[in-house]
Amino acid sequence: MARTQGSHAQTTAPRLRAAALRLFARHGYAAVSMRQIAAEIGLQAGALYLYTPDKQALLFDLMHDHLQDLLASWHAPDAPAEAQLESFVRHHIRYHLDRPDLVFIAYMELRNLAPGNFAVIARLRRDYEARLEAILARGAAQGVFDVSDTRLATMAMIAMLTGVTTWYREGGRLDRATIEARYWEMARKSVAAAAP
Amino acid sequence: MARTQGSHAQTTAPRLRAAALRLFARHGYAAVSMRQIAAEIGLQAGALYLYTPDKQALLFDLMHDHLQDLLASWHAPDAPAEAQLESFVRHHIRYHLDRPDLVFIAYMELRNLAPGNFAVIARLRRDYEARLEAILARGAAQGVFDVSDTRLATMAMIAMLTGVTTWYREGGRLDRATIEARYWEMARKSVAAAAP
DNA sequence: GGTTGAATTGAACGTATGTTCAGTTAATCT
DNA sequence: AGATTAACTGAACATACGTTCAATTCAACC
Repeated sequence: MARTQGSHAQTTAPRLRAAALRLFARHGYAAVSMRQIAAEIGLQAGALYLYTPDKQALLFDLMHDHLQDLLASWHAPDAPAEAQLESFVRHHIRYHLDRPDLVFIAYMELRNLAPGNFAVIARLRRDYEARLEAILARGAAQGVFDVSDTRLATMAMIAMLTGVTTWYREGGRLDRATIEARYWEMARKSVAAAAP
Repeated sequence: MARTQGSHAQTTAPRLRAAALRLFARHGYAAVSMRQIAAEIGLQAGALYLYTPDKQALLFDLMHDHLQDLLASWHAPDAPAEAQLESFVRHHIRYHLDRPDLVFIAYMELRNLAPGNFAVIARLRRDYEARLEAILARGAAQGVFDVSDTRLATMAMIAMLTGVTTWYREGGRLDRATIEARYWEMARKSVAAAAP
């Protein structure tokens, strides 16, 4: 048997991506086989190679497109440093709550990237971190933030915010707006300058 | 050939643990084979089964012993809430900087644990989180902390602190005492009550 | 209604996996 | 010196892996 119903190529490609995403997020890249991914979308393993050159490209494309999208989805508003920080934090939380699997993969599967692919992804991550760092540096220079070490504060804040994906579950105790507000509250205070 | 020199059992067991730890941390549990681990300590794969029932036990024991040790290594001092929090934060950073590989494994390899093993480890992690949560709850009740949601603040702070392992490298720009002080500074401010 | 071509199968390839175990070596004990 | 035993080898087992490809199926076109 081959095609059992109408043409599928246009729906198969995104279904493959979605299946790989879900399985990688659930079990980890190394623990998922091409046969498992194929079974998830009702195909034989061989058919996957019509849509991806290999397993590694499946992982890389997911991470790469995710980071490109993350970078494209936010630009610093022309505003005071604290307003920029609020925009960044709220966007980060919202974006991460919307794409838990992609976000999870993008920082759990770094070590399963081939060296060349790793360099590309690491670069994109640094670009993203640099945006937060620029905000903190500007605010610190103006005295509206009190940050002893800009780089450390950047890493600490990103870790704090990204951590939301480790415990958030759809339909849980807190709604998304509340979560966003609470994280912004903690982030703001963590770098706040002492009241004058 | 078998034993090429004097008796080795007492040194082989810890060497196996160390090799598994290093390789799991570097490449991930699923991506490391028993043959790689054996080669790392100059043995054939079969010999490993004198020291571990299987590969899964190697992972579980590392995580279990680590979490037991973490829990045993700190108890809340009989002190005001802010002093308790400082003790917790400083200990957490110090402990994590001392054992980057163990810490890394303990929260990257959760999904590679067999279900029964996962339950044990998850329980220990919750016990640890509960200690921080208790401090925050006590401080909030006394008005010395301003925390809108104790559980969320706990998760956010642990994520922030644990994140230190993702960027810290021995001999880097900042020494350990400085890193500890900076994280404590951010943690303290993030839950600080407004000055009266 | 026969031909074309995109979409997929299913078997095969070579290699790797976790684990077992009979056999071998060398240090220790009697 | 001989027997014992802890420590380890090396081959084997069944299974799984990523990937390739000739063969097949079905929808669309002439």
